Parts: sequence; structure tokens; C-alpha cells
Amino acid sequence: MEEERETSTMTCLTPKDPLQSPNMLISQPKKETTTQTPKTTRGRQKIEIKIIEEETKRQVTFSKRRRGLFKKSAELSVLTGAKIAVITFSKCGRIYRFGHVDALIDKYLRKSPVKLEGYSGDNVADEESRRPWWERPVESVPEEELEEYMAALSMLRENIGKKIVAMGNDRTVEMVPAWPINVMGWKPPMDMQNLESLTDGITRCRVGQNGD
Amino acid sequence: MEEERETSTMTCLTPKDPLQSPNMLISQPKKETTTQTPKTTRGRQKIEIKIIEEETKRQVTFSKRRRGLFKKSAELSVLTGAKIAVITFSKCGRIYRFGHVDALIDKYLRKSPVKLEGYSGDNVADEESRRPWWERPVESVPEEELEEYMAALSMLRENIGKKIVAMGNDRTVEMVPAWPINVMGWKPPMDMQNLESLTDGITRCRVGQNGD
DNA sequence: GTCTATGTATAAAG
DNA sequence: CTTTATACATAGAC
Repeated sequence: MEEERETSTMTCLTPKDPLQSPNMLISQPKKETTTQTPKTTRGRQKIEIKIIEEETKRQVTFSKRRRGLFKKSAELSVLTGAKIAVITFSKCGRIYRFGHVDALIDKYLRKSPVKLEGYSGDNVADEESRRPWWERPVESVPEEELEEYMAALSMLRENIGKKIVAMGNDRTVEMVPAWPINVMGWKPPMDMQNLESLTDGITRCRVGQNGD
Repeated sequence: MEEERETSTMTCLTPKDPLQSPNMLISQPKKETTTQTPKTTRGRQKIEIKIIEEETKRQVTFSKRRRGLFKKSAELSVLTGAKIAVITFSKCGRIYRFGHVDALIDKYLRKSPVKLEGYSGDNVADEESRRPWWERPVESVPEEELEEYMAALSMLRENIGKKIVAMGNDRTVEMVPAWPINVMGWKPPMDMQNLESLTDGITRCRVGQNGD
């Protein structure tokens, strides 16, 4: 059964060869048999890694590949004992999660403090503005400022994380950058590059060694 | 160059065939040539998805598969325009991240409120205990309570997220559970099952449609 | 890190 | 959803 494989694998994969004509595969009569197995599909086709414009096709791909990604995550998790969280925001607005995202986010935020940028909260009523913004009751924050307020509160929280780290947990290990991979011919997608970089303050951090 | 492929691919993959003797592959002389290409490796071997006990092997696998996972994440991201964040806590304590984790965590926390459980803060000095705990200066929180304080602050923040949702952003889309995949014969790893479930309060949420 | 052989994911079609 | 054929990931050895 495997006998012919050897001959084939030698010719099957030649990654250096750019494959000049991908679709000539179906037009070639391979055997002398006249009933040459009508080849129901062309099999998995090579695709370029760029945005799939066609809506339906994109959704199918998203669905298939998200499954695959989560399966890989699960396997990696089991094989190596690593804890993994994956969050996916689909283009049309759905969130898909893998792993105990909330628990791991919590763990992550505690161990990876980021820079604090001030939130002034100028627009609140006078009677509240005497207190620092983060001590004011949530209700006094104008609705249109809520998102900004939350971001600031988030950073406050992360700052506390920094304080905790400073308090003695600051044994360090290296942290890889957000885009560690360097696939040939591949670059980070534009929309990711454009996101604000909250990671500027992150260089090194430590997570617990025991019970990890 | 591709001509021989057809003959080979027909015999290459027969997933239904359990492959009764995996190591007979190397002992079989495939051709009549006496110099039968000594088969330098056995190729990729099938492995069971369970913890790899051997330290070195586990680290190699972690490293290879984490790369693979990040590459898949990048491809999915580019192909479908999805935004993806992956956090990996290796067994020995390293954090590896993919994507703009912090920005997406922030987005995630804003859109996915979880239940608030009280943090009483009983141990603070008297002069501060008149204010609600979350309005007290961080410095007044005893060091040993900091972690608990942070968790509570986190939940407060998420509660604000809930308020935002209630304020008119509550168009809903389905959220999948943390373990959506159902691979045959596969179950979530024990250590993930044991993590506290902060997701109890999460059922549905909405993320922005435009500019997403 | 690289290489090889093979297991697995998945594009296209039903 | 399932099937098919093929592209791609990766286990094992260096």
C-alpha cells in the first residue's frame, strides 16, 4: 500500500518550486486507462493568505479554521500542560472563546501590568470633582464617558498589578512580543497593526512557578 | 512533475484503515533496487493526546506547536478579518502571547460583563472603612488582600460593562461556551476544568458592528 | 536550528 | 452536514 509513496513524495513536495500552473492538474490525463477516475474534487487548493472578500466563503473558512484553531489549542494544552486562552472577534461581531478565558485574563492582568495613562474626568458635576476620578461613584460618570472611564479603571487595576509585582513578585522571565512569528512573506494584518499598543510598558514579568 | 501524484495520493491516505503495523514501514524493501534509500526517519508518528511526561520532549512539542498555533491564528486573522488574541501559560511559567492581547482583553472585558461578588474589605483601618471599599485609596488595602481586591475591582469593572450593555448596547449575539469543540474522544484537561468559572454570568453580549 | 516521512487540516464540491 | 484530494504541520532524528 505504501510502496508507491516513496516515489511520489519525492515529487509531491518541493516548497522551493513556486508551482507554475496549479490548475493544469485536472486537465492532464494521468493513466492510459480510459476510465481515469473522474476526479470528483481538486482536493485542498492552495490559497493566498489575504482577506477573503466573498462573504460566504469567508464565513465558511472562519468556521472551519476556528474549529481547527481551538482543536490545536486543546491539543497543545493537553500535551504540554499549558494553560491557553483564545479570544476571537469575528468580522461580523461574534465573540468565540477557548479555554477559561476570564480566569486566564485575570491571571494575565495580574502578572502583566501596563502603563497607566491619566483619565481626568473633567465633565462630572462639581460636587463630585473634588474626589479623584477613581473614587467617584460610577453613577456620576457621564454616559458618554463610561467607556473611557472603564479603560482608565482597567489601567488602574493593572497599575495595582504593577504594585503587586513591585512588592516582591518581580523575578523575571522573558516575554515575547505580540508578533513573534516570522513566516516567509507574511505580515501582521493591517487592522491589528492599527490597534493601540497597550503593551509599551510590558517588558518582563513573572508568573508563579508552583501550582502553575 | 505532478503527473505521478495521482497514483500516489490514492494510496497515501486511507484514514479508515487503522494501520496495523506502523513500524513495518522501515523494514519493507520498497523497490527492486538494492540501494533502497535507507529511510532516514519514520516521519511524523501518530501520538496520543495526553500529557507528555518527558520534560525535554514536552518542551520541544510546546515550542513547535505554539509556533503552529500562532501561525494558524495569524492566518485566520488575515483570511477572515477576525481579531484574535492568544495567551499561553507554559507549564514552567512563561507567558507567550499572540495578537494585541491587551487591547482585545480590554475589548472583551467591556463587552462581556460577569457576575459581581462582594469584596467586603473588613481589614482596613477604621478611618477608611466608612467609604465603600472600591472608593478607598489603594494604599489602604492590606498587602495580603491586594489580590482579592484586584479581583473585586476587576469584577466591579465588568459590572460597569454590564451597565453599559444595559444602557442600550444590548443587541445580542450568541456566545459560545468555553469548550465549544467536541472532538471525538477528547475532553478538556483536568487543570482547566478546575479553574474557577467566572463565566457564570455570561450568556449573551454584543460587540460593535461598525469599525469592528 | 534542519530534514524526512507521514499524520492532519482543510478547500472545494456534494 | 460528508467526501475527496491535496496542502500543510509536525514527530522523530540529527
